[in-house]
This record gives sequence, C-alpha cells and structure tokens, in this order.
Amino acid sequence: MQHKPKNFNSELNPNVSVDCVIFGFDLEQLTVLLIDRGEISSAFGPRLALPGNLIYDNENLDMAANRVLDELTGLNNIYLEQVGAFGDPDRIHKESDREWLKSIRAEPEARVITVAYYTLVPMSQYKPQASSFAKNADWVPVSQITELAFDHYEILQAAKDKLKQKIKIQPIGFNLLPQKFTLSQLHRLYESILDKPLDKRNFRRKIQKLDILSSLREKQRGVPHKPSLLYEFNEEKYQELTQTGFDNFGF
Amino acid sequence: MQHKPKNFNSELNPNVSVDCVIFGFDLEQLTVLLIDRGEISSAFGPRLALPGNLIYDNENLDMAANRVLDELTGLNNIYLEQVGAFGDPDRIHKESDREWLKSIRAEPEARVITVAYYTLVPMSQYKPQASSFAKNADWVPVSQITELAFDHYEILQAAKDKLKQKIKIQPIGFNLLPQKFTLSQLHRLYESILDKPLDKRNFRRKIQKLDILSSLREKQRGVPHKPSLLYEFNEEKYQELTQTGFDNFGF
DNA sequence: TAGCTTTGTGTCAATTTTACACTATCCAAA
DNA sequence: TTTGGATAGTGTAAAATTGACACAAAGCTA
Repeated sequence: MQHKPKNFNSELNPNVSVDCVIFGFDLEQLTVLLIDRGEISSAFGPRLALPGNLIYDNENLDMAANRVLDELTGLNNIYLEQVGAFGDPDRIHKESDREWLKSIRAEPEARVITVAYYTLVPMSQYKPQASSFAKNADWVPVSQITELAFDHYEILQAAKDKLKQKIKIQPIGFNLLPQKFTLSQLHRLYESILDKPLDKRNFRRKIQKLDILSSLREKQRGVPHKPSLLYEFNEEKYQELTQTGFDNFGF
Repeated sequence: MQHKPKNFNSELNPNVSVDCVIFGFDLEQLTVLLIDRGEISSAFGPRLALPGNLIYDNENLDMAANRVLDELTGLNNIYLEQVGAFGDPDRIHKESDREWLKSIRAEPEARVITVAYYTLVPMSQYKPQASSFAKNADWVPVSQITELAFDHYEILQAAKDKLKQKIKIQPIGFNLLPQKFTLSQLHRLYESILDKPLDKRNFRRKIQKLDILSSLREKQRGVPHKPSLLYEFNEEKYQELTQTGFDNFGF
C-alpha cells in the first residue's frame, strides 16, 4: 500500500505547489489532517503543516494535489476541491520555514505560488501514514490550531470559509461521517462547521425533509443514556437531489 | 524545460500568469471585457482573450491582476475577486496560441499556471483603452462568446458560476449598473446572471425589502412607453447590510 | 431503584414564497 | 387627435417554511 516513486520524466516546477486541507470529524469536532515536519534545525516555529509540495512540470494541479497527499499521508484517490491560489511573495518569511526548505528543496529561495485544495473524509476510514518529509501525519482538532507553517493557517481559514459556504448549498457534510451515524452526530457536525448552535428539532426536521437518510433498525450500544437510532446516508437519493438541484439548506 | 533564472527581483515569472474576467452590463445583457490579440500569423484561432499576462516574481497575485488589467485595457484600481487557479499542462494547445506566445514571450513553451480573477463594473464608467499586446479592448456580450484563447472560455464559465453563486449571497449586482437605473434594468440584470426568468412583482418586492435603493423623483425620458422611475443605489445602507450580514437573497 | 444523561418528538405564530392580471403612461404613427 | 404598441407599476391569497419552545422515554451507573 506504499506509493511507488512515479517516474515523471519531468522536473519539479520550483514555482508552484499544492496544499491539501483534509477535513475530518471525530464525532465531537472538526479536525484537519496535518503533517509534522519534525525538529527544525535553527529557530523554533510551528512544526505542523498542511500536506503539500511542489508540482511536476507536466502534471495538472488536481493530480498533483492527489499525488502529494498520497506521498505524505498515504491517503489516495480523493476528490479535492480548490480553495484558491495563495501567492504572497512574502508567504515564506518565517525563519524556521526557510531553514526547513533548505533541507528539502533544490531551490529553497524560489518564489512559490500554492494552490490549495480541500475535501471532507470520514476519519474512521482513512488512517494516515506519514512518509517522505512528513515525520508524522495525524488529525488535529481545528479549534486547537493556532499556527501553522508558511501561510497555512490562513489557507486553513479560507478552506473553513469555503466549507461553511458550501455546506449551505450542498449536503456535503455527510462525507465526514462513518457509514452508520446518529442524527445527533450529524447535528454536532453541522454546528461545528457553521460555528453556531442549531435548534435540535428544527435541524432534524430539515434534514429529514431532504430525504437522503435511511433509518436503520439499529441502536447505539453501550452509551450511558438513551441510545440513538443509527442512520445511513443514501447515496442514490443524494445524487438525485444534486441532479435536480437545490439552492439552499437555509441554516 | 526552462524555469526562470533565479532572483531577479523585477523579472517576469514564466510559470505564473493572471487573467481577469471583468463583467459589465449594457442594460440588456451581461458582457465581458476582452482583448483582441490581432492577426495571428500561422493558423486561425480565436483572436479574443481575457486580459492576462505573466506576473512579476516579487509581485503578489492581486496586484499582478490589477497591473495586467491596467496595462492591457487601461482599467485600474478595481477590486478583483479570485476565481481560482487553472493549471492544465495542456492548456496551451491551440496552434494559434503557441504562435502568438512566440511573439510576446521570452519562454513561449513554459508551463504556465494561471490565476483567474473576476469583478463587476459599471460599463458606462469604464472605457477600455487597449495597449501593450492588446490591439483592441472591448465589451462583448457573454452570450455571443463561443471560443476564446487558451482555456479562457473555461475560465469565463467558472467566473460566471462564481458570480451566479455570489449574487445569491450578496447584492453585488448593483456594481454593474450606472448610477441611476430602473428596476427593470436591475431585473434584467439578475435574470441574465442567474440565467432564468424571475417574476417581476416578486423580484421588485424582494429588492425593495432590502432597503438599499433610493427612489429618485426622476423619470426616464424618451422611451416609447411608460417611463420608469429612476433609482440610486444606497452605498451606506448596503454597507450596513453587509455588516449585519445576511445569508440569502433567495432567488 | 434513583438519578444522570441524551434521545426523540409536535405545535403554533410569524414570515416568506409563489403564482397570477390588469391599468397607467409615454411615444409614434396614422 | 386618436389609436396602437410597449413597458411600468401594483396586490392578494394560498402554501410552504421558519423559529421558538418543553417534556417524556430509554439506557446506564451507582
């Protein structure tokens, strides 16, 4: 399950990179997949970063994002959506970042524009495996993050905003949950993405109206309270819905 | 495979460009500002393109977009919003585009990633003046455009989609109109952006409810039918509104 | 078995949406 | 001057949606 070093008969493009904001949900809060770059020689600075790297010169951006994500974390074959391009000439200004680049890049001083991508995955089904220059790769609660390498913190904020916007327009949140989940978990998920409380009954009513959940005849077990019914997300109905098109979730 | 020679501060970065999608509205339909690249030596292909060019290596993307727009069309000091990055390695595949690049670029074969921007301006207040490699710069109705240079047609579609989305969330459409306008013009504008008919009475009601229009005591003149009242957009109220925040126009 | 915790449920008032048709006003042409 | 053509401007009623709100049921633990 390790990635083969692809033989691109092409060079890395020293001016363009991709970064991936992979959101997960631990059933409590929103998380992001970050890599640990390990000890940084000279100064201290944030060790954590979004998975990202330079693109190859003959590679399209979407594929580059997938490749890089795979190389650093082992996650592959994931649909990524673009956040945007980040190109401040000064985006690499932290001393720790400069030092680190010297250790991994042929042209550590080059001006780099990065194209950021984001997506949502069910954490439970993706176990990150660090490799390449990632010493470690793991999920970190978004709320705990206060700084990241380069301009990655800023990118993360932009991705969160996109997500917030998008979830109002598409029932994309279901991607974050395990196959079987409870309405309360979904509820918490929406609250943590939208960053505001939602009335329980109204939320449930609205979700049910979408008619994309199948209730299972199964209950939670082992919880010290009334067990919740489990639901499944109905892919087919969802496809139908997005085809028909709908404008707003109205949260 | 050529990348720029390093570290000349004022050098063009041969790998990154910006393109601008400037929307206008001629009171009938949505238009875009395009440049004419003139006769193309070898093959025929589309002469029209979005205004765009390479960035400088020490220039941030937003500023590059403004500079390039100014250089090619004379429009300046415009707030631009990002559409996204377009980086297919094959995005320069038309023979006519290759030929043309040879005539204007130092490294015509370089792989170029472009970052697209868009905005809306009142056409009446911006008279494009072609210069640099633009032989001409003019407004073209979006509906008449069937092909453009490079992947610009695709970029245009993406910008239209962004606009469509955005106008549902912000009353941004007013930017496209002259200072004094009629509700019918605004109505037509919304219809052409959303690309669907909107009920006249419902539209008017909804707009009025926003409370960002000031009715002038002035009528249209010289129209061969009942003259319309003129309105002004109320910037102050608009600012107030965006501050307070609102989610949806609900069209 | 008592207590803790979370689930799951319904209603009513207020607001918003949708669908729909006729008169008023100006210009131009007869 | 009259008439016809064109677009502006206006209201209502039914249906759907939203928002606010409270309590019993179910399982676990001590």
